[in-house]
Amino acid sequence: MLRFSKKADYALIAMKHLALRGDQAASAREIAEQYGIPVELMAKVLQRLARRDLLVSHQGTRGGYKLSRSPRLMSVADVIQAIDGPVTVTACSTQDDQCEQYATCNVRDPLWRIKERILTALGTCTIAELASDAPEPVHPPGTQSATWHPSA
Amino acid sequence: MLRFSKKADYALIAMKHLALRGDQAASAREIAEQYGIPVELMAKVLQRLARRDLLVSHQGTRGGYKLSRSPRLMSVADVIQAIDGPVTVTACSTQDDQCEQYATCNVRDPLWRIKERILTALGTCTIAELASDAPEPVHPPGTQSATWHPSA
DNA sequence: TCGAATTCCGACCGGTATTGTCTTATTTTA
DNA sequence: TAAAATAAGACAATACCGGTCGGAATTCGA
Repeated sequence: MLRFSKKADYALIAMKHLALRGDQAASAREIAEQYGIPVELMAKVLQRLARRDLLVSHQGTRGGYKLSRSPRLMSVADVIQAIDGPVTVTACSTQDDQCEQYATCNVRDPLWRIKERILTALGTCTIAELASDAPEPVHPPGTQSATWHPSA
Repeated sequence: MLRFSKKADYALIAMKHLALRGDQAASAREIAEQYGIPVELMAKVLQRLARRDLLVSHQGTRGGYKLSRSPRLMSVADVIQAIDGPVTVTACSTQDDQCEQYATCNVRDPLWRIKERILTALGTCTIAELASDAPEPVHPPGTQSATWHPSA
């Protein structure tokens, strides 16, 4: 399978929506209703994105969420990781693991390399690209990634 | 998360083991015990790999499994898909889906593109590469994939 | 010819993670 | 002050996955 979680899907939908909204804030309810997503769940997703500094929240009657920075400086990888935690292809992908087969595993290193490649695939797709729904001009592989934004 | 299933991990471990074995067959029990994997589960994994024509099985007392073709002609993607079915990043990745948000989803196409990139990442890593545990010389992206083997 | 080793196949169970709901508190604006 | 919104945590429902079990069918060797 190798699926994203539904929360991650919802997060990407919301991020694209907010990117298209420009500087105008949108509430959880508004987004949720537009895409047929349970309101409370959407709210939670947005909260987590805000805590991870991908969104800026504003409480109160006319409140809502806005992107914290230009969508060109945020990648799909950023969103996924904000919601689901670090991308780990196998249990052993993180160093401090309790994988049963750690000692005898014979494919750990190659899979770790694959994980890296997946990560750069996710990292080179920006939210801006999501919003425009057009592939960016092809980077020379590994040259530039929106995941590595110089300053927060 | 974005994890492989454990069955897929076991499958890759077994494939590498068999690749290193060369032409000598290995039984499910033998592999399972060597890597600390439950025997019945390992057996199931191998059965599925055999049914998908990645392995050749031989029943009976001195039976076991062998690779069906050169490990250079099988990719990690082949193994993953044999075990877990087609790689689908989202529910909507397959055309005939019952995703709730299908009608209103705004990120379907870009995510489909990401799926393609992940698939080529998995497709360009061969079982032979797993076995040697050395990265192949970098392909020009998309040029050649072990997934597209000309003849069975 | 018999028995042991092995692949094959389906059903089933249990735990865990994920999804989704509910409730309450807090903040802000009109 | 009331309404609208975020913030946060508890909790139920459910789906999925890892693992187990039992019973065939097949093959080899003694």
